[in-house]
Amino acid sequence: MELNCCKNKKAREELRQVVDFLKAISEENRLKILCILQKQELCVCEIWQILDLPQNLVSHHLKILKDFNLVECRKEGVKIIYSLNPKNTKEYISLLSRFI
Amino acid sequence: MELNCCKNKKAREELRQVVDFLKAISEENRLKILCILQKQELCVCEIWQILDLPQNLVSHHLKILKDFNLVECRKEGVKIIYSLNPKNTKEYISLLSRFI
DNA sequence: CTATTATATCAATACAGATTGATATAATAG
DNA sequence: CTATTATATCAATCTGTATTGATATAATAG
Repeated sequence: MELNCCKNKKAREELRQVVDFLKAISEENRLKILCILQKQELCVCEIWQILDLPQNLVSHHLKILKDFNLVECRKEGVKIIYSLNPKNTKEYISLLSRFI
Repeated sequence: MELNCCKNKKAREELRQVVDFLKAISEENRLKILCILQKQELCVCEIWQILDLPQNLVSHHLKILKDFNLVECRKEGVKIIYSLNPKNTKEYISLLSRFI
């Protein structure tokens, strides 16, 4: 019996990647952030006001999304503008589809 | 500014559904279970032996997957045979794609 | 009937990660 | 320079959930 996703080393690592990606997006506030960024790029203070969340909490979630390259950011004066990185998201989704 | 995923009630409920689905599959052992069930249906004792996990733990994870209709099961003597419910999985994935 | 095998359930524990509060840093305005 | 605004970071706490250990249930064999 061949068990790619468990016994094969490469597949096991990919499964771990997929799990980590899923953990990143399976948090309600983070999914909301990804969702509202679909329409437009936003700075942090817009995001926490829209979602009615503490600033530091949003900052924390953004960091996680950024670590997974699901969002990008650039500086504009005092503000940090966040935007989606749709390419990377697509890649994770296609990796996921191999396991599920 | 229209914020479907946050302000609209229906969309907010769907987002919650997606989050719950993602939480269900973002657990390494559960994703492994879904993965090995892709090839063949298996009884519980085969699953825990393959994944090298305690029987009760696998039973617990299977219950969660079953509650989400991601797997189905049928009785065969003493054994309970689990299989995928790919249709439901596809529906969750397509719902997810509306948010991400 | 008893023994064995397969599965599920329940309570207790362990642990990961979300949230909060306080604070640091950096840019701009005045 | 000081004050203000925007963001990030850190430590502490709180919370959900994975895991474990013990036990219950159900089917079959002998």
